[in-house]
Amino acid sequence: MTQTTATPTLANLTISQLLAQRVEAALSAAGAAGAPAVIQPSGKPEFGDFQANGVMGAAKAAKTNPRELATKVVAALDLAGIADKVEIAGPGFINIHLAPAFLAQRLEVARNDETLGIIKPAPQKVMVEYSSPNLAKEMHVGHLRSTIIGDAIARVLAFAGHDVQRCNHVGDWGTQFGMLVAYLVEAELNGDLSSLQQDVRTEERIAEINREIDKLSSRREHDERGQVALLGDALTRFEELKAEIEKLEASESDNLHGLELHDLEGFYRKSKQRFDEDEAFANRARDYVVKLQSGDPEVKVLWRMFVNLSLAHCDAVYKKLNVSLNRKDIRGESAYNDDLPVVVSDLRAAGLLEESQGAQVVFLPEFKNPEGEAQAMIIQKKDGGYLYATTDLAAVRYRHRTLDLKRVVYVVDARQSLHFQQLFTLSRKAGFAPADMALEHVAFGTMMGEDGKPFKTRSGDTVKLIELLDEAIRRAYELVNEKNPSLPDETRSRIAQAVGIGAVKYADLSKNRTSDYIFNWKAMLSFEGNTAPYLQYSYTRVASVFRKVGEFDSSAAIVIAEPAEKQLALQLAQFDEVIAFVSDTCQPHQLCSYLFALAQQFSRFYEACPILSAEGAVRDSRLAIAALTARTMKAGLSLLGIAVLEEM
RNA sequence: GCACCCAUAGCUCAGUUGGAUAGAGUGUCAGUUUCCGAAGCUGAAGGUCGCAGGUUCGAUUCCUGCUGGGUGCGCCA
Repeated sequence: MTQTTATPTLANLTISQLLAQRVEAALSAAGAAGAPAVIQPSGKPEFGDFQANGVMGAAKAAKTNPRELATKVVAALDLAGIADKVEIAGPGFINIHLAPAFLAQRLEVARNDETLGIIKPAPQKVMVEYSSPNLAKEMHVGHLRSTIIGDAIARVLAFAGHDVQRCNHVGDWGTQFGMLVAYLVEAELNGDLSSLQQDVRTEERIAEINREIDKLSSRREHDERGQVALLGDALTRFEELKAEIEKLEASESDNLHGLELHDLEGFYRKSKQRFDEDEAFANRARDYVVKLQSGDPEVKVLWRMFVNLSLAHCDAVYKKLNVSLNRKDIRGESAYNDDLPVVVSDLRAAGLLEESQGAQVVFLPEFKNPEGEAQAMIIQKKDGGYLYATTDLAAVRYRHRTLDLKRVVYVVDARQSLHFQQLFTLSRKAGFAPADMALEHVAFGTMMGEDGKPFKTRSGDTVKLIELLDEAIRRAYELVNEKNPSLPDETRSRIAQAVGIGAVKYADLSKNRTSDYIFNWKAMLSFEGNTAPYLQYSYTRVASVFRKVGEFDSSAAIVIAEPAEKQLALQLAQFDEVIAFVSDTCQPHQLCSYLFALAQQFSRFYEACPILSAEGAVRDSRLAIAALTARTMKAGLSLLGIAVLEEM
């Protein structure tokens, strides 16, 4: 669990942390110092709200009777103002019933706090690398999971108070871009490059600025917090240069000569076809690759034109998906081009590099190849070219040396887990990543069709992501028409957008990411069960209360009296725990489970405890609980990148 | 051959350093609507946690072996 650095007091601990602290103090007083309390939410209502399971383990270690130890622990346990009943049960469980007034107090704190009273850990510089499509192709369903899981993780980490950098490590480099550029010139510009002169000059200026930035990078110092950073003049200059690049690049992307590619996939296919059929075209393409990698400004302009076209397509997908990635988060493979020879020389200097069959490789004895020998990681091909492993190493190096990140999470398909293990191992050995810099591969399984096989069209083609999203919105629109035909069409479209996209995202996010998952339109778009539409509907029910309420005292005291009120309050009071848990484990499905349980608790509360027809202080208190529920649901869903609606 | 992931109710899935009678949803059956949105709520039935051992007060969880499924393992990313 995430630790806080501030002095532990009642106010900056989650309930579990607070109970653990008190139970451990009691264990210590009972002669079992150092034993963990093992606090968890109780499995059943009759076992209270939380249970401490640590006594059995402690008794075993001390070779004493667990019931007797439990008796001593409970006698020493100070939960004044926190619990109103503590019981010993079974072999030595301690069941804790929280005091309603204590829960009410937690809710008051959450109500008066912008971030719902969550406990903030010490902020960390974290990067989340996700989505990362190859720009030579249109985005397809294979990009969906990384994009939405990564986005949810980035949002949760930022909400938890961390300094989060999103990184879209797009594939924008390599041999296929020569082919694409050649086709761009031929098919879209009719071989006429005269209109590019302005952009070529811009490109030359960008290269000049980048050289100056590289020089500045050597002037990093330690700031007052001990962080490595650019200081004073260097920092000012760095920011100026960054701003100028941004402006220059924006001017380029505005100058696309009216080009629009509605069918990137077709563009890619046709360029490949030309490459295969026409020798002269193929030679031009190869020539462009060489020029591109040596920094030829004219080819760079053409390349950037294609990249911008492709990124515009990505932007459209992200916008439709409600994903928070934008151009500032892009740092593609091309960004590391100049670092690749440095990676090679660093590895050589560290004595890790060897030549094998003409290629520069690193042998890793930690991994075995099919012949049982040390696994080779190819750093540079025999023709001098580099591979994605080299780029990834350069990225790790950059993320430490320049960005000084403390944690990097890679939201990438599980099939690449071996690659990441090797990458992380070599990064440590080569000193690209120090021991205190966490590198995590957040892996996920494959998206399957309803037949249990990888998700494809009927004819076996990959499904374009934008088409999948449009279908989700179309299906949601049909549902809205059935349920609520009287709404204005514009409203129905807006609801369909939120429901369709929410359904696709929630279906994915609510499952444990490590396993493959089965894509099912009917299940994800159902308004019953653990789905986005159900949660969105729950939210509108709370919202509707406030449409009808009129005047009320929004700062009235919260009083927990009825069992359904207590259960809802208990759920609300655990929001901080789930945020901390998801921050640690990068498992958004835990947040989904939480929100579903919250929605259910609210529905039960709604059945059992009339709000608007109650009177006086009871009415105000229930309104306050409902308002906090709405805020929590909205915040939780927005962390998943899912929109809520006031009516649907 | 080696490595990683997975196997839990008819179906889709949870299960937090090993904890109490393994939980949700869906589907099935039953109840519930003078009351804030019934797209709700309540209840019932439904399990050899893939198989076999081991560790211990206690194993779905940890270890070993096996079966079955997925994925990966030197010049693609």
